[in-house]
Amino acid sequence: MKNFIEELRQRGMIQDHTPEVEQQLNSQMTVGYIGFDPTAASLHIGNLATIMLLVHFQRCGHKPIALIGGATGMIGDPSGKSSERNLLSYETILHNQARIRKQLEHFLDFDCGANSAEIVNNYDWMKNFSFLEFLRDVGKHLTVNYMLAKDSVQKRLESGISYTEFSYQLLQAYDFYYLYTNKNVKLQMGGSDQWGNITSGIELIRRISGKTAYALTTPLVTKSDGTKFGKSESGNVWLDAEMTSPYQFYQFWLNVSDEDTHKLIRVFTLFSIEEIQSLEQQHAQAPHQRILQKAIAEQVTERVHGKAELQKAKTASEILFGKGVTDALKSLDEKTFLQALEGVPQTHISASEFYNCHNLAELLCTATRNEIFPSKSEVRKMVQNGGISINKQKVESTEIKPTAFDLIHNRYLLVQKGKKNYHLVVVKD
RNA sequence: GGGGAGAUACCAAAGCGGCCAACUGGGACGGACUGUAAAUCCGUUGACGUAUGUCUUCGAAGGUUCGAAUCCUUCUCUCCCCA
Repeated sequence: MKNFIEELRQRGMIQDHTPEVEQQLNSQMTVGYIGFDPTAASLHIGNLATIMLLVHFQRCGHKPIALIGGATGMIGDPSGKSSERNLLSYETILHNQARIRKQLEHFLDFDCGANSAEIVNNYDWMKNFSFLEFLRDVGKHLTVNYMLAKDSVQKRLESGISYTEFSYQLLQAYDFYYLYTNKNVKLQMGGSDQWGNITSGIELIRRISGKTAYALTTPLVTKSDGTKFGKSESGNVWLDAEMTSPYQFYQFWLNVSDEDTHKLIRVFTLFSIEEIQSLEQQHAQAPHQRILQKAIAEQVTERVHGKAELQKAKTASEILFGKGVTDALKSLDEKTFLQALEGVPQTHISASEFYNCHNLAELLCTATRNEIFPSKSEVRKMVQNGGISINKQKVESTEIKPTAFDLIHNRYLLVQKGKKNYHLVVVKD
């Protein structure tokens, strides 16, 4: 059995843990869990950091359980939230939890003997738990004084917190107790914002049964400039290919700054520390080759989207950002071209619409139903700043007629907004 | 309860009768440089647009004026001080 704590320590993935965790983990195969509330239709790369905890946990020989918060998701975790949120509808939660379950199944091994992973849903044991029973069996064991002391609650005392959100920690505490009793789960892990909720669970277990449970949290990943990690300009980076295409996903990792790579490669990849150090050395010698970024982007994209999608994302990136200019684009056969650009947003337009455009502004705005640009002014401003290229060639004026451009394969126009945003216009016959 | 200060675009913050679509800083976006990095420099940043044009903005509603973000009235909210 590998030393899990030591592994995490080397990777800088430990924020905090209760005493004796290491002893417990080294003495026997331990069952540990992390919860994921179905607050969105997909997990995002912030969640990926905690998923990696489970991955390492299993690789070290322990048994990981991923908990889907079908019940807790209905309540809303106040941790890290400065104000009360709206409740999600039942349909949304059902839909979300089904999709999140699918995603989680991706990352762990469910068929490896004793430490096979499991997925559970706290809705299963909460749905028939009556309010009265809950108050008598669970609520009685923790004092409001204790619950009030939690950071997540303290921060909300000024602005207000509903009884519902206040109860969240009790629900999560009960999850831990339930899993402790029914699945022999001794350890709960999570992001550092979960520390308060996790320790409430430990406290509940101790009060009811006198037994000891353990906690371990990982630091929330931040960027070197202090801003939140995991947001691209278009918002969250999701694990769902429909919400963030594998190409966009790959690009996100490829674009991280040199400074951030050291932290990221440790948290999000499974390279050994020796491998990481060697990569870092290579990177330092030839920083322009972006060795670290590539290593991270490749491994993470492959883990999330699979080898085939990674390959496509790489091909697309090479075409769009490689040395090859217009000619290279045209030399690709149509199938390869389309496959490569699968992750690039596309807009379809009929031939007549296309040829009826008087100028570029019209084409990129009204004719494409504002999918590329919201208004002609935006197009003009962008062109004035030199921010638009068509088929990799910079556009000088908005007055160019669309017919002046060569359609690739008589059908496609590759529109580039700025340096990194591509859009494919498909002209239908 | 008494007294005082304030509310301006994504945020912060100037403006206090016309030269204000509104200084400046941050953010965001674009460009140059580079390595699809960082730093730096330049540009854009109410909307529509190209006619140096129109429309809508300065807490809300009214009013004074040829003309108001700027003056007056009422209202709403925020902050500070004294009780």
